[in-house]
Amino acid sequence: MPSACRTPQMDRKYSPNLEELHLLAPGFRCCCSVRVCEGGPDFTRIFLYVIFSFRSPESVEMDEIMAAMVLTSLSCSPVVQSSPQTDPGPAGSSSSPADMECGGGELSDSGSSGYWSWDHGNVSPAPSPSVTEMDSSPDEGLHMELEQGEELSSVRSVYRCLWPSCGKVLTSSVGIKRHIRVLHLGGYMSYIDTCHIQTGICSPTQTWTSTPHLYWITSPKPQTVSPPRNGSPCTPTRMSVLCLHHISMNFLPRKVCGRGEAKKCRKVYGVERKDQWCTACRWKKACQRFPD
DNA sequence: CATGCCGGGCG
DNA sequence: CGCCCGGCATG
Ligand SMILES: [Zn+2]
Repeated sequence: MPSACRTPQMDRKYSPNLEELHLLAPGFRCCCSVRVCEGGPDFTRIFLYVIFSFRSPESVEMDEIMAAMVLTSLSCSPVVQSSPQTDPGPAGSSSSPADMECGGGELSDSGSSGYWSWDHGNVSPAPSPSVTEMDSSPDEGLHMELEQGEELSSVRSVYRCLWPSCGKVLTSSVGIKRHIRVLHLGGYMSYIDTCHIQTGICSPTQTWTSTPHLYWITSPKPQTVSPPRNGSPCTPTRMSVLCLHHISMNFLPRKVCGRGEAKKCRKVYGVERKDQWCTACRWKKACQRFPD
């Protein structure tokens, strides 16, 4: 944790690349609690989901390369709404999708299975509250979706949504991308497409010594994402994050990010400097300086 | 509890 | 209109 853990200073030019994220291993401590940028009070990056990759014991080097290609392809995939199958990654077309028998495709996340732990240091168990029931409809139907490129016969990946208090686990990238788009971004996938998406391979290590930490902008405390403990074929050999950079939560639809994440004048300037607020906020009306 | 803001009232 | 506030919703 000591030297491997970096706290990247967020200036408006900051944009971590693969190498930098790589440095975060094995502690895998991505700190993302800073809000800077002059464009708004809230610019930062958000982690969309984390990818745990498992692979068959035999294949080693190839997977690394292939996975890297896949991850690259993810970053520029133009996702068309309403057609779940379209995720034309340039690198992924050639693979024969020998989609493994992961069966349900969607690992149940809610409590029952002890596969995944989503501990907040010492906070409550953190199940997924309201999102759970809505989840069934949008996420349905992607069980059988074949991944393009990433579902190589030797590599299987599991994707965990990093949206606060969600933690849904899906087994395809199109799956969680759609999950995030529909449930968290309210259909605004364009945000994901237009904004800078970056993926990093964060842990090439063989063994998981420490628990990886993921900071999400809204949570002051680090959230901890643990790889599966039992049941899964093996411990993940790789862990990646896909994140949006320099996005303002004010860009996101209202109900998606909820109050307190899109900061308004009051939270930004504080009650003591009420004169700095926009007029609407002073009148207790809908803020106009930081609209939804 | 804090935050955001709708509805409504007053001059 | 500008201005203010009770009160509700939500985290
Ligand atoms: Zn305002």
